[in-house]
Amino acid sequence: MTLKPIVVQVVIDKPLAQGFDYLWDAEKLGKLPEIGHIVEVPFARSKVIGLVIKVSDHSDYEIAKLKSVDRLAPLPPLDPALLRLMNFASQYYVHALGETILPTIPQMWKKADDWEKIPKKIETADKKSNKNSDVIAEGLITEDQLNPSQKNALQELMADGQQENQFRVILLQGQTGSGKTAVFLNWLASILRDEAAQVLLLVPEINLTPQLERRVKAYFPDKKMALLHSGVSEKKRGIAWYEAMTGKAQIILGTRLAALTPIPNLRAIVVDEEHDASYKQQEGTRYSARDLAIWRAHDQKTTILLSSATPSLETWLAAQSGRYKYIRLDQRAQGANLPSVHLINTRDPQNQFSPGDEDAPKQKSLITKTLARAITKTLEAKKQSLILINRRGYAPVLSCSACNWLSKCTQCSTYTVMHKAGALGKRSVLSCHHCGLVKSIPQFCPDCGNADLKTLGHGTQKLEDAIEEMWPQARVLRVDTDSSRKSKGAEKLFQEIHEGNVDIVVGTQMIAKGHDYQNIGLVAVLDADSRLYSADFRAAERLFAQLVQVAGRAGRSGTSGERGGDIYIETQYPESPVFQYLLRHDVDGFMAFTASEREEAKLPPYSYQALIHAEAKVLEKAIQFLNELKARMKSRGIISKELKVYDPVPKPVMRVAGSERAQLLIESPNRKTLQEALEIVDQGLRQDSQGRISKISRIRWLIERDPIAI
DNA sequence: AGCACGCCGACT
DNA sequence: GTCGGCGTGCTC
Repeated sequence: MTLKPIVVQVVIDKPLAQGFDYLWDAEKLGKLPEIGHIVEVPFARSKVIGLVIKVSDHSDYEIAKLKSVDRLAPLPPLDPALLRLMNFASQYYVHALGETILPTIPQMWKKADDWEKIPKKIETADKKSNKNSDVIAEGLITEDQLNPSQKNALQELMADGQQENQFRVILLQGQTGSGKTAVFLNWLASILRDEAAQVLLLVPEINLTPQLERRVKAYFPDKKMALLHSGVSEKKRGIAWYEAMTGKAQIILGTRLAALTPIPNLRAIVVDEEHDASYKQQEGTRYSARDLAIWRAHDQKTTILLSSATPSLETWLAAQSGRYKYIRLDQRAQGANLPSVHLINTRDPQNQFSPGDEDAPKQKSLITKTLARAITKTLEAKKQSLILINRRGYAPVLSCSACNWLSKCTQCSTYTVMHKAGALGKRSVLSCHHCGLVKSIPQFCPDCGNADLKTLGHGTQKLEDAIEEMWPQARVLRVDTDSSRKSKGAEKLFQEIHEGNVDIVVGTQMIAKGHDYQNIGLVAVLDADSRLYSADFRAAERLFAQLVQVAGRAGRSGTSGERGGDIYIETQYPESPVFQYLLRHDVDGFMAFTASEREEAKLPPYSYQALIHAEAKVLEKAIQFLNELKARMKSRGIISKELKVYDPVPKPVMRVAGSERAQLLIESPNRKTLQEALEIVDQGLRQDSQGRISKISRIRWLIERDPIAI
């Protein structure tokens, strides 16, 4: 009698919906298989890393043709809760299970040749990291140091028995500087009193992790923290992930990818700045880390805290309706005051320099007279100014003064941005912010040969030049991705600001996020209008959130009684609701206003959306492909009152790196209807595709659920 | 996805 | 005559 074979089904990192069966040689591998094991298997002519999702004694495939699992990773199996989460994500975002799970496993665990050496690495890491590393702890505010509003919030968090395993979503809404972090860290402290408990703390961007890391260290000097974001080295991330999955680390802190870490004893989740767009993954399985974290909390019957000064509309409405518990934190910590908002109408001549003004700059710049005088006053008061413009580089486009030549990217349908010498290299260059192409600046117009080429528009570099000219005595610092790349990361630049070595900071929105500055007297936003009217219905919501964020930078510190700083917004449309609500610091008013607009237009969150992206060499092909797809949906009866399919349109940046892109928007008031439709569309597309490229028309397609930019 | 197999055009 | 284009099928 022959023994029954052990057959395992394995998924791999390919857009293939199915799993593949392999034989398991328990003797060779030293263990019996378990669901969740990470293995190396032969696949086609190579070896790949896969995950065991099924164990049985038979196969639908011919047993004799089965290959065998080569090696087993020195890891415990991924826990069932994580696999449930991955299954859900795979279904919801319409991507294969393998290509959803495997990219979340750190590289270190996907090199089978190194598996033997891993136990040693872990051992040395164990010895080392128990000592509190190089990070300086700071920002501890103990429970009894909280202000009454914070104490109240904490009490509410602790109320209705967090010890019981129960799913709860809580929105902690409070303006910048109200001390939300101190509240949730004290809350986590109470959960972490249980030695085995693990908590997950999500932040939107790597820039914000060093800060939060320092504070977490201060609160939990003897707890182990796993840091998971793209700034952490491969090896460290691999070890952090391992420490999370084995329960050795109690605090898992990271960006969106941390939301998909195995955390077997997960007892609480915090999503800081929950409205932030960075939580949405924009490649591969395009998940929303916040949404998956909520699903995870639900699945594992635990509490999730969403924290924000300007919640996403989805979250705000859920809190208003009582679906989420709503905790407000309205008092500013440390007695700091609200900044006053000033709208500068750029169309009003009174705000502009006239030739007679003695302080008028030689060159025309974006800085109005009203703003310039406010900056001068701030300088005199020995306070710092932050000037924000959301466009890096020197000028958004180079143009010929004789003909109509404009510096366009050869591969994309965008203009190349001029960068002055020193920013991206030794010489001045033209750079495309979409495909990264860098070209030298032509001496003469490529079209007509004219030597007089001029720049149009303003970027951070040009603004920096203008400011240095207007205030020659001031110390000016530019902070954007270019300058932070040059000087070993943004942290160092932020340090300069903190230490007061700078009078005027010029930069992109990057400066405004999450950082506490002590001595900011003025914040100015120069290009708010460019984001006010946009094809994307969420543009206003995002602008509002950013402006509130920015406003929070001004007058954040300030001792009791001192007035808050000033925020200046240059706009042609001061009457616009975004600015009017901002003027009154009325977050809820803006939310309610936006909600009624969305409800009327049946836009999210009053409907659910998905995009089908199509990419081809020529736009017409992509459009045609989507049109045919729409026609097929129609003939199959998918389109109904419950499911609206729009016409295909070119994407906002239509051509990127040589291929042209279009998209088809699908919308339904019903989540399930949309889900079912997407599954049918996905199946249909897969049938005549290899991977995600259509066989017939060579179009690359992609389904994206809950897109955040239309 | 990644890759080999296979059938038709312009070329050392 | 061949080198190589990319259409097609397969991977347990």
